[in-house]
Amino acid sequence: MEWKKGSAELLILSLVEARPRHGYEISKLIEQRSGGTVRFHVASLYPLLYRLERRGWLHGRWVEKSGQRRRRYYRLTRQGRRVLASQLRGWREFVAGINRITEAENV
Amino acid sequence: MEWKKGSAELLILSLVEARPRHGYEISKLIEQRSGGTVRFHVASLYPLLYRLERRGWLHGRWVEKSGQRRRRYYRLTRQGRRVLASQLRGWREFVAGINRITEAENV
DNA sequence: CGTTAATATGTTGCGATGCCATATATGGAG
DNA sequence: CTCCATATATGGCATCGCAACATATTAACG
Repeated sequence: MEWKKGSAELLILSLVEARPRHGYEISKLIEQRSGGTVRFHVASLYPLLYRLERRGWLHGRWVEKSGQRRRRYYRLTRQGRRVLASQLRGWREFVAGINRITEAENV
Repeated sequence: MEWKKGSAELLILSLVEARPRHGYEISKLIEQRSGGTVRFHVASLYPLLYRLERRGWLHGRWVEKSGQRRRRYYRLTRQGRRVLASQLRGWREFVAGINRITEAENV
């Protein structure tokens, strides 16, 4: 099914809340923590990261270490934190709404 | 946000589970039962109803009554019932997955 | 009787968002 | 030396909901 659409933003913002993370790490965390249920392709993930940075919700910086390829770590900005809180409320309301509809009949 | 995408199918199938309903009724029920949180425009709803019928998940028939405009009532087919059950499972797994991710950090 | 609102169905074209396929680059395991 | 995991990147496509518009009937209001 086509769930997912729109959930990617919320997931990324959630995952960089506690500390900065890079794209690949975010993608692996989404897959692991969802038990494999949710998975985003790189062609969705990276463009979305740029979009979130352009909007000022994330701030990214390159980190280079010898022995590994350069990574871009994203941290949540102050504005991003507000957006995350608002999206979390919206998500919960939405789920509650859907549940009321899908469960109304089979009570 | 862009939640919703993909949820319309599940909602329609759920709403015609107990008894046949017509498009306008479905749209009003979604709005009411979600407390106004979820709302689909006619340009989403009607084409989706045709699609679900074409796939054999719904079966529609015209009902004409004097004193009102003709309505097309959709009922859930046997196949539609199986699809609904499967989509409900999928939806719940998806929500559980998203919740695990968004809540992992703030425990 | 004319206007407005609610009911009821329908279409064209657009925008947002995720996916497929492909590309580049490095390090470790076999 | 090949394969896999890591890591970032992009062009073109598919899906899905929305805005705007269109048609038709009935009831309520002044």
